[in-house]
Amino acid sequence: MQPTLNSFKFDLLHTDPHSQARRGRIHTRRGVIETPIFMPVGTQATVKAMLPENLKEVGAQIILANTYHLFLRPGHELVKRLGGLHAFMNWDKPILTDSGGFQVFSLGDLRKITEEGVRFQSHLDGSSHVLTPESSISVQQALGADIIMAFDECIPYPATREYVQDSTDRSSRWAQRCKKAHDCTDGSALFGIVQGGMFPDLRKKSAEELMHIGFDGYAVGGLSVGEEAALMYDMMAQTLPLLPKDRPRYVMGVGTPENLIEGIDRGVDMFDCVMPTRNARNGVLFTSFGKISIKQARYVDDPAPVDPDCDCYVCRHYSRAYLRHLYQSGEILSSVLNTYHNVHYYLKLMEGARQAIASGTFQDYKKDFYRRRQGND
RNA sequence: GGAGGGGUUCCCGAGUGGCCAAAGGGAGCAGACUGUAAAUCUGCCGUCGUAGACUUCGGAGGUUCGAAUCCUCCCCCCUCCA
Repeated sequence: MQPTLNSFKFDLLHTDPHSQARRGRIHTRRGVIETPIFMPVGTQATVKAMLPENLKEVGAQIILANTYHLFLRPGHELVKRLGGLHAFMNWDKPILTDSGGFQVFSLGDLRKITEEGVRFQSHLDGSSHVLTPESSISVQQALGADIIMAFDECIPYPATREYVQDSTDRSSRWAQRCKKAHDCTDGSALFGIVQGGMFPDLRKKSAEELMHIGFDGYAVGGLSVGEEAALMYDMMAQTLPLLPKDRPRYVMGVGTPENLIEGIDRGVDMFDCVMPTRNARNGVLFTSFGKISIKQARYVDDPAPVDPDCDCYVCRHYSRAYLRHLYQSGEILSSVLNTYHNVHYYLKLMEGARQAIASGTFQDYKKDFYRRRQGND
């Protein structure tokens, strides 16, 4: 595929009259993304247990991959030699790469932050590596990402105001360096990431600094790091209205189905989360009536599909009893079927939200979402 | 017939006088998981229960303040020799 230059654009199509919910369309060099959208996570150039054609079948429009992991293995230069990430993994729709900023958070003792960047000790072999704003962008461009994320620090929670301020200021300086390092002539887009912890004024300052630099889209990072859901919603509500209406808004790492509905209500266009895929592998399935653990003994001879209201391949062909059996037996197909169902559920939830916003019925959609899962979860 | 080894809580398997309701696995049950160090991790796992009490280590006796552990007999399993 020959990328078109500078093709990135966001169209705001509808706005919900009763909330901040938005229906939009992102144009990328590899096609269109209808928003709000959930992006399945494919850290190591694969959405675990999903064939690319299965992803398309369930409606995936864009997936994630990770700079840190692919930089360590197999290496971005190798991926580039083999035609880039899209060819390498047989996925021709858009890919968004995370910058490694989340690993600054999650790798704990295995990393050290300096003004220059972050020194990581590889979780694979202990070897030492450095990612800087410049090298992160360079790796992401070598991979061929369509949406590139600024290199930031995902701040832990709780954190002192002093720490959050220092870290957020540094992430802003890094964002400036990312913008400078980004070669936009290949048609890739660059997103900035708002930090600021749980301090509204620092969120505001972060957002303003990023807007001053100017990005193709804006992410809100540092959420769902252990804080109460109410606090997370509050931070979304206070941060999102500050961002330009004509750019996509992406809340990183979120979340549960409820988080998605509440996020959309507050104006989020894009989400990603490992939850549907990881929980699938751990035996937890999402349904219209809440989540269920297919491991439970109560399903041992249950002939019903996971979700009677779901029309996915798994629900059309398999019983809860069979899925429980596969899980209990440690069979690979357990991960495959569970992941397929969960990703389908997440993407259908998004599709429904898009339709509802477009037809002005998002509040009904939200009410119905909660009504159906009453007493569960 | 002779010589030797062994029978432990659902399974495998440690434990050879008190710190043993008994290591460690597995199975089972329940839970967690939010920009993936995750097909991972945590808890429970004899009975009732807050402490605590009670019944367990092939069976029956015995020694001892005290036995899964020592002694006697019995039952069963495995290996080798006849």
